[in-house]
Amino acid sequence: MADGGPRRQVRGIRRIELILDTAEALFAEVGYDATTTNAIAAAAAISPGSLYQFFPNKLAIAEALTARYVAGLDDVYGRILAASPGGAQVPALIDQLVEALVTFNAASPGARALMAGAEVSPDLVTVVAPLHAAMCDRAEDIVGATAPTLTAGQRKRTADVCIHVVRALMPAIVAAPPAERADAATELKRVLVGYLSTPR
Amino acid sequence: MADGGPRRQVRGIRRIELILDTAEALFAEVGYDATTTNAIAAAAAISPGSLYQFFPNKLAIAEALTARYVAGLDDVYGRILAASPGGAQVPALIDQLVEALVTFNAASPGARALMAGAEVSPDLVTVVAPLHAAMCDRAEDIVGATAPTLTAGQRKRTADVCIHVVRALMPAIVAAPPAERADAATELKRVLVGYLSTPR
Amino acid sequence: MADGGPRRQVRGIRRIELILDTAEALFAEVGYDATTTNAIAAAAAISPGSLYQFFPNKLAIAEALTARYVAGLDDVYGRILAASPGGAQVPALIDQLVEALVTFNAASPGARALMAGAEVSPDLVTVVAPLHAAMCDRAEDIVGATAPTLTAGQRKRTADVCIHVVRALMPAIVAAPPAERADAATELKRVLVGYLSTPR
Amino acid sequence: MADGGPRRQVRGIRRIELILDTAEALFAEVGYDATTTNAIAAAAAISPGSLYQFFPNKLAIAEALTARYVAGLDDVYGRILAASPGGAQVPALIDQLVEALVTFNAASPGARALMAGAEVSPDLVTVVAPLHAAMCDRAEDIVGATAPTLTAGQRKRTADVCIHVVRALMPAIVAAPPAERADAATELKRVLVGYLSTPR
DNA sequence: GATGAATGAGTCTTCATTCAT
DNA sequence: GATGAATGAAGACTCATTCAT
Repeated sequence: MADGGPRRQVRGIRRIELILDTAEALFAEVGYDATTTNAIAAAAAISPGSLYQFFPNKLAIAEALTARYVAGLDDVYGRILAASPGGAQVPALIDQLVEALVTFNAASPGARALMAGAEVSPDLVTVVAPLHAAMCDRAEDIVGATAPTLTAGQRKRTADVCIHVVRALMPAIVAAPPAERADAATELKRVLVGYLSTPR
Repeated sequence: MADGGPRRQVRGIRRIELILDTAEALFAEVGYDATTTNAIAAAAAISPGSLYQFFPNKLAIAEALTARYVAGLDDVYGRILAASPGGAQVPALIDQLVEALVTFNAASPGARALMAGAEVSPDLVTVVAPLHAAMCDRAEDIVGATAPTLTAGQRKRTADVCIHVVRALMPAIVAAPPAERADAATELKRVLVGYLSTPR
Repeated sequence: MADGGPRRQVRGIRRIELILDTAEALFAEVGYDATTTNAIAAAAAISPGSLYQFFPNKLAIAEALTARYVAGLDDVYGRILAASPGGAQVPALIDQLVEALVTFNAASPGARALMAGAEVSPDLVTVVAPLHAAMCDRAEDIVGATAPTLTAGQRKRTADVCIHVVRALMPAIVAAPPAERADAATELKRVLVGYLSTPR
Repeated sequence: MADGGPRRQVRGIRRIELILDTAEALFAEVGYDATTTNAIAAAAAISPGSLYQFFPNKLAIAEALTARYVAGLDDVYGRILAASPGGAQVPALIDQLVEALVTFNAASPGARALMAGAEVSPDLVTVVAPLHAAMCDRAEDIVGATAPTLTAGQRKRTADVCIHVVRALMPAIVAAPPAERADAATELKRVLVGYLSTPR
């Protein structure tokens, strides 16, 4: 009796993706806390027991989702960088950063839900930390490029401030009607450019 | 006639304050959602029923707390303004604003918990709206002072951005060890000054 | 120090009446079960503690109210009988009975509420038994007048049947708009006359 | 593929029946309001959560029970009619009706509890309406057979009166010791026959 | 692996009754 | 007697997780 090993795995992977997609949609819609594991299972048209075959608990779903977001973010960063000229002027760099993050956030509504949830469920903060870190990574490069004299610590901190600002203003940006989205994003850029241009 | 009228009321008021203090502490510690009404009662050393003699439901506690925060915020604003010289330079004004808000947030750990909770519990958004509005009020004055040519709409929006930024960076500030708090606050000021100084 | 004994008592009696009036209104409006003792106290503008000074518990209020209803019913019976000619024909007697009971029920909405509650709260059945008995009393006389050959047991049983029928159809009668009330009452009379006219 | 599909369903159906049987017993014993969902679960030897897997709330149990009663009533009606000769004389028809309803009520102690509960819990009235309607249906046929000249409205009203009378006298009938039950039923029949025989 | 019924501790809230003032 | 805050045992319902099939 052939056990169809690889086929099995393929199906398992598909199921994992299905669960994550479904969870993402629900997290985005009603938030992490308000999303029940049974609701995820039901929306994915699988049984609760099956869900727990792939994820040991609810938090693990958030974890896996976060991993996916981190990968997606790297992707977006990569594409944006590849597409943009190499100039190292503050405004241009900020443009890239914000564009990338807006694109990412618009495409990943669950990411914001998770990060908002972390503000409220202590469990989640560990989970979303890697995502925040990933957001900071690129920002650190930019900070380094625009202020080469900073120590590593200062650079890290400055990047962290930038990302916090980005996260704070992002909801308004992605929630804005398309016509106004650019304006909202411009406001965010203004904050960042102002910040990074201010001499220490 | 031993009705002890005023004494009764005094005790009632004390109990309300006790409940609010306790709730505030728990909200700050584990968040609004994770705080159970029974836990509040237990922590306040009263019975669950007693709690409901003063507040019709859990949300009402958040409401009362918010009212207290709004009052406290007005107080802080008032004191800061009274104590500071009248100059209308951006950095000085920002100093006042940030100082006031840091003082307020440090003294009101529940305020952030409630605002974060609003990101997650639809019920809370109506409740905390007045607090956000109160924070914006003063910021709007400052924005008006530093950029007199803005329309009312622009002023409002700019103030809103400022407050979002403040809220985003505040946790790190109040969580910082006292020695580093000033540094962290300075970073926030830098963001705001940069933003408000950037020509449109 | 004169203790004003009788005055005290008068006030006490007034308070009891006040409580009963208030309870009656609430029972009629939302039913016995749904009426809380605190609601009675509040509606009577007294304190819960005061209420319990006059009634040891909620059931005792229903008991006192029932006693009042029994007295009221005797009154109504008495007045109706006094006002009607002495003929002993079935229809005329039934007319009297029904008229009396409709008058009583319309004037005592709490009585029906209590009897309905007895169908549901075992505690209440003992309480309302005297009222049911009082209703039966007069019916027994009528049954005796129309069928003199019945044994005491048969008479009692027949009267009980009549009263059950009356109670069953009464809500529809008193709830009917005034214009249709007579029609509804006629239907009840028809049932009773038919029943009492049927030879055994 | 060991999904045991049909077996699952069978067990589910059994459990639903178990819950309904248990609820029926408790409703009959202490009434709808006084029956707690936890008590139903405990009496059925299942967990509270399990109960809620089959019924979204307490009222839904009453609904399902009512549906069962309506079905049972149709059954009883059907059997009684099939077994009885076709004569259309009032007494014979009433015999059938009463026999059917006594049988039904004796077998369905919860039905009366639910109908009595409706007198007191607004939620229940919608729920039990179909049962009352089902009881009236057959009565309407009988009324139509015995008094063909009635308008539809009059027929409906007369049937309604009959059913109210039946409901009022039924508790005494089913509570009577077997030896006396027939007598008690006879009394009910006498009321109905008398009513329907009285010329308008 | 898949299923989905089962679990039970825990959530918010209520209310008859008590008791210090 | 009067007050009204205080009580605490329930009540209806939820949900992350488990387990027999």
